[in-house]
Amino acid sequence: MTIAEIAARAGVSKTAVSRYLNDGYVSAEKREAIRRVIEETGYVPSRQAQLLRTGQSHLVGVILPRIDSESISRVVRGISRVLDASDFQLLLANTENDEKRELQYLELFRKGRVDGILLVATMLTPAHHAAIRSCQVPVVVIGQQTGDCSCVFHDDAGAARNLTQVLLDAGRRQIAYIGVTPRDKAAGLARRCGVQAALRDAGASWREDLAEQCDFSLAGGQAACARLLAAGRAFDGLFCATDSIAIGAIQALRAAGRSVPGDVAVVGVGHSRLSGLVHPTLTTAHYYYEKSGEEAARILLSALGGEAGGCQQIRLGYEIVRQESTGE
Amino acid sequence: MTIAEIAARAGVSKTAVSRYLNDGYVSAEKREAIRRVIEETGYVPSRQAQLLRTGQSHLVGVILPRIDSESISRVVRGISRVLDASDFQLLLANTENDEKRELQYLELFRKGRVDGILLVATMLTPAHHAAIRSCQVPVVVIGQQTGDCSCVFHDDAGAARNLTQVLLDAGRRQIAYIGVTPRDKAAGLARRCGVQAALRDAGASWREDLAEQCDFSLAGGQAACARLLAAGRAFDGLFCATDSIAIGAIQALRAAGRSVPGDVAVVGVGHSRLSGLVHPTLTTAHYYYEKSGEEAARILLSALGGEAGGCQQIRLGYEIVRQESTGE
DNA sequence: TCCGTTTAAGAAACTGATTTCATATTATTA
DNA sequence: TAATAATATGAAATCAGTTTCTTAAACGGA
Repeated sequence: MTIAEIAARAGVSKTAVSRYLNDGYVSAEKREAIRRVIEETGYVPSRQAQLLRTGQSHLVGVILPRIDSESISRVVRGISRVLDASDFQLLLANTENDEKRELQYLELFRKGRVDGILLVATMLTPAHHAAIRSCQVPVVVIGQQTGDCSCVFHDDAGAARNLTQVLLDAGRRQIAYIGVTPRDKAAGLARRCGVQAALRDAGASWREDLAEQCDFSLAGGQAACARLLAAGRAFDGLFCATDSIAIGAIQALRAAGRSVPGDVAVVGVGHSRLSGLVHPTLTTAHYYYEKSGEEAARILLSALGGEAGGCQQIRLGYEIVRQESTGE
Repeated sequence: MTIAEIAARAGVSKTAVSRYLNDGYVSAEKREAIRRVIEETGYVPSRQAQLLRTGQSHLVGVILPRIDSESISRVVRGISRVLDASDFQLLLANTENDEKRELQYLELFRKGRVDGILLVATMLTPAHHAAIRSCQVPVVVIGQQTGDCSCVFHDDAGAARNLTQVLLDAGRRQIAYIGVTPRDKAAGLARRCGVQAALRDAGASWREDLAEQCDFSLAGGQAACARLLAAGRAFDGLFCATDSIAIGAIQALRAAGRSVPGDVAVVGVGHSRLSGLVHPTLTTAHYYYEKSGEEAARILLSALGGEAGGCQQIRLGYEIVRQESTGE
C-alpha cells in the first residue's frame, strides 16, 4: 500500500495525500476522502521512504555500557517514558562495557542512522570527546559532566561528601574507601573527591593505604574489602562507591567476623532495591536515575525540535537514605 | 557524497559502482578505478537509500513489558548479544505493562518499520494471537508458549513441581501458594499447575484457601502473605511464583513473628541476584534468561535469513538452587 | 565463418515518500 | 474594479541507491 494507491483510490494526487499527512493545505472534501481511504486500508507511510527524502529517521540512539544493571535499566526506563510520548523511537546499543564498541556505535550513529544520541557514559576518553564533537547529530551524555554537549548527571561529590559525613557523625574516624577507577570521572573521581572533602572538613585525614579499587560488581567489592582486611589496617568506617560494592564488602566483613555497623559502619551509593533488603540494610544515597533519563531525553527532543538551548548542564540532586549499616 | 559522484569521478556508470559494491561483474581496470575513488573519498553508501530499494530496515523490534526488571533486562542482554554480531539493530519498545501499548507496538511494527519482532510476553490474549498471526514479519515470543509463531520459554511447570517437591521433602505438608494472574499462562498458570501436580503426586491436597494472588512486585508478595496470615490458616510451606514475591512474603512472615525456614519454608522462582543476598537466602529455580534472549534472536535471524524452520518451540530447562529458606 | 554463450557496461526504471514549481481559483484590499 | 494575497491542486523533480533491460564485445565450438 503506497501513497500512490491511496491517492488513486481517493481520486486525488500523491501531493494531496502527502499534504494531508503533513502540512494541511487540503480542502475539506479531499481531506475527508483521503481520511476515509486511509482508514479503510490501514495505510501507514513507509518510514524508509520518508527517511530517504527528509533525512530524518525519527530514531534516537541510546548507547549504554550494559543493560542488566539496575541503575542503567532505570535510566532507560526514564528515556523510554519520554520518547514514547514523542514520535521518536529508541534504538538500543549495548556495548557490554567495551570502550571500542562504544566508539564504534558513536561512529555508526554519527551519520544518518539516528537523529540524536543519548550516551550513558562511564568513561569519557579523549577519543570520546572527539567523537562527540564531530557528531552531526545532537548528543546528550547521561551520568558524566562534559563541556562537549548537553549532559545530565548526579551530584556525586555532594552525595559522597554527605555520606562520609554520616560516617563521621557516627563517630567513625578511620574511614576506608572502596571505589572504581578514577577514569570514571563521576563514580570514580567525583565520589572520591567528595569523601576527601568531608574528611578534610572534619580534620580527619584521607588514608591512601585504606583505599581500594574494584569494578562495579558485588564480587569486586567483596574481594576489595578482603584485601583491605588482609592488609591488617584498622578502620571503623567504610565508604563504597556503589551499593553493589558495599553489599559485597559487608559480606566480606561478616565473613571476617566483623560486625556491621558495630565494628565497621558502611555506606553505598545509588539506593538500589537491594539496599533495603540486605541485612543490615544499607545507608546510601538515592539517585534519580529515571529522572536523569527523562531529562536527557527531553533535552535531546528539544534540540531535535530546533530549539537552540546550547549545551545544557543539568545536575540532579540526591537524598541520603539512612539505614542500619551506619547505626541508628 | 553519492554513488553518482563516485561514478563520475571514476569515469563509470552508477551501475558499475553498485555492482562493485555488491555482485562483482566489473572489469579489473574499472574495479581498480572505483576502488581508488572510494578510498580517496571515504564514501559509504547510504543505508536509507539501500533500505528503500530493498525494502528492509535491518531493525528488529523488541517489545517488552518493562525494562527495569532483572529478568527482562537479562533477556534483553541476550538479545543484544546476538543482534550485535549480526547487522541488525535493536529497536526497543517498552510498554510499561500496558496491554494496549503492547498491541499498538505490534501494530506499528507490523508494517515496514522492522524486519522482525521479538515479543517478551506476559500475557497472550486473543487480540495478541490475532495481531501476531496477521504480522507481515516473523515474530518470536519469549517467555510464553504459543502455536502462533516460534517461541522460547522456560519449563515453568517442571520448575514449580520440582520446587514444591523440595518443600515436601523438607517435611512440609500444608503448602500455601502466592502466584500471579493465571492469564499469564507461564508465570501464572503453568507454575500453579506444577505445584498442583507435585501435591497430587505426593498425595497432598491443593488448598484453594491457602492460595493468594498478587502482581510481580515485592510489595505485592508482602501484602498477599499478610492476607494469608490474617486469614489465620496454618501452613508450613510457601510456594511463590517469583523471587520478588517470595522475598516480600518472607518479610511479612518475619514481621508476623514466623521464622523462615523454621515455621515456614519458602521457595521462589527465577534465581534473582537478590535471592542470594537476602536473609535467609532463598531456594529458587535458576532460569536461563540471557539464553532465552539469545535463542529467540537466533531463531528470528535465521527466519530473516530466509531459512524456513517453521514454528520452532524451544523449552529451556532450569536448575534448582537450594538455599537457606527451605532448611538444609 | 557462423552461431550461441559468457562477460561487461550503461541507460533507464524503480523504491515510496517529500518538495518545488507552475497554475487555477478564490478572497481581500486599495 | 483592479491588484494583490491566500488557498488549493497536481505534475514533475528529488532523495540515493538497486535492479532490469538492452546492447556490445569477446570467446569457444561446429
